[in-house]
Amino acid sequence: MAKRSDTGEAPPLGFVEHDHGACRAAALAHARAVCVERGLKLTETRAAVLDILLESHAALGAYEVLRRLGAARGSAPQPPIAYRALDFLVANGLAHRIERLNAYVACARPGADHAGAFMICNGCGAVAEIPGEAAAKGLSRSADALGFDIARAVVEAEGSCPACRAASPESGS
Amino acid sequence: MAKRSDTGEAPPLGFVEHDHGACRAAALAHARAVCVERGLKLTETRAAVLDILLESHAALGAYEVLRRLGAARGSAPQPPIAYRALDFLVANGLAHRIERLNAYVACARPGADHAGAFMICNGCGAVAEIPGEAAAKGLSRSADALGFDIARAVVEAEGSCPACRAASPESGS
DNA sequence: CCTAGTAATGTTATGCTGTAACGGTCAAGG
DNA sequence: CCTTGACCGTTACAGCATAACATTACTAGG
Repeated sequence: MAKRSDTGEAPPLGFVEHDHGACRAAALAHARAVCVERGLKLTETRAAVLDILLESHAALGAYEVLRRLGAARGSAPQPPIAYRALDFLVANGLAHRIERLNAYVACARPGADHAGAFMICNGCGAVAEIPGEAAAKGLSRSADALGFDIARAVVEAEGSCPACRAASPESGS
Repeated sequence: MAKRSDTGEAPPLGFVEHDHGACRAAALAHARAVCVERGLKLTETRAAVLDILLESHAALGAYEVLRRLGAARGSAPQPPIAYRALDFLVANGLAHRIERLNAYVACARPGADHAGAFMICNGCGAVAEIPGEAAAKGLSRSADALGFDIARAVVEAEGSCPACRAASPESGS
């Protein structure tokens, strides 16, 4: 099963083959549109960092982003450069922080609600983003029962993606 | 109190008043029992770290644990001392790591399944542990649909506990 | 044009989080 | 006695993150 084009639900990227060039271009275009719409500036640094994250559906540590940013520029930027850009992207729903990995991924569901949940493959490092509501429904119910008011939910599953399960069957059934 | 008859399901601590001295003593006794049962050694360092975590239902960073361990001993132990003890406790279900905070809490549900979910109060720092199944059910379903095999799920909600909502009503709904 | 204000970047320095590697101690067992 | 294995002690360093301040760039108003 190579390419899927059914659009009934958002097909989660990350574990499925797709035209990544188009995926990347679309995400960048979406980011520009969002920034125009909200009066934000997608500066060169921010766009470069987003593009770095968009190179794959894996999560990158801030220092890896920083290294690639340095490589792209030919200079050696300092950590705050990367962190500020990442903070901007996360604050505006263009990227997400993966707490489990202390790392960042580009948002794979442009324009969506942005309470995503994530599946992290330990084999290949790919991260799939799925809508958070379904995953967090039970959590909301528990919170209501406790009188707890949820401001943000972190939902991250770690395991093996289909391809990695197929490659090393001993890791799961 | 809502007490289940024979499942042993406890009401979630952390946000509720309780006899914490007893809670702490019970957890320590449980830890000793678990270690005897499994042939593990609850050494002085490990017991001290567990006791430090049991001082409250808040999450503590490894270096804070380290400081308190040093205070308790009168010496100044190095990071690996704390990390090794914390790793032992986490590996054996006696404590949990809170990814969102890069910090650790004592397990509040001794003997339970150990795929907990957590609610973290931003106001007072308290952490309540709830059974993970309910919270992660939607996640499991999504994973099945994707063919993803979950090895571990991180489910952490950040927000306001009942007491803190009451104290500062502007922060909640 | 000039200027003042704001937002973003550049830079320095530092602190928190986590681990690799090696050596010492102690207990169990040949 | 000597090995083995588990744990602890220590050094050193790697990776993650931010405070604080200087500089640049854009832009709004005179």
